[in-house]
Amino acid sequence: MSGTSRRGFKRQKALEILTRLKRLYPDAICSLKYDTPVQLLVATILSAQCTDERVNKVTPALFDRFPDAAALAGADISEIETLVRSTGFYRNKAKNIQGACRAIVEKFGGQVPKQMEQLLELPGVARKTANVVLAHAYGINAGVTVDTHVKRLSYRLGLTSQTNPVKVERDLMPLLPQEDWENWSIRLIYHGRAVCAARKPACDRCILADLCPSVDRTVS
DNA sequence: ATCCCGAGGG
DNA sequence: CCCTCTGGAT
Repeated sequence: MSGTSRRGFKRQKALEILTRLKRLYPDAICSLKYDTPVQLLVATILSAQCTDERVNKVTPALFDRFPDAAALAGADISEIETLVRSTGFYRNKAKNIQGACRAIVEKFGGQVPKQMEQLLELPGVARKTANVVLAHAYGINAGVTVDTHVKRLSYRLGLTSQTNPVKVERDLMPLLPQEDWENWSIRLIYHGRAVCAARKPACDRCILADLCPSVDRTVS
């Protein structure tokens, strides 16, 4: 089989997966709470190795105390640390939040930049965070958000053989229409939480089981 | 013990 | 590639 038709097969499969997941999760949206692009950026930095539910428990108090980039840039770092502590990695996260906000104030007029390259200059921001902010704050589909769920499900479904998230993203982008890139990530995240869990995937009630090479077909 | 919408450094 | 950063939930 040629590389072109193998990709065609995977593309067909990816589109079928997306169609089914759109039906299963018709109202899937970004589950982080925020009012502004800066707040979404901060919430996304906090979401590293942490559930969104936990992030949403700390951000109301954080944004009440420090509502924008200027406030976070001028904050006492230890106060940020205290407010975000329960999300884990709290010293790095506080430092990155403040560092990113200072750069936003000094270089970008207090607004989150809309260019991928500029976002990647911010401390604590790599492609995953940049993709989330661009897609949900600005409606810009610069890439495919690859978090732990998107990586795991894309691998299990046989759409990538990579484990490095940047390589997973490169494999996924040509398989999906650009306008569906964030739809893909959001639905896979929902499905990863509800069905295709890391430890005990519920293959017996998965609507993608017939398409999935990783499904446990053994009968007990 | 393992995982959660990661990123940076070696 | 590897390791570290960190707390909470299961």
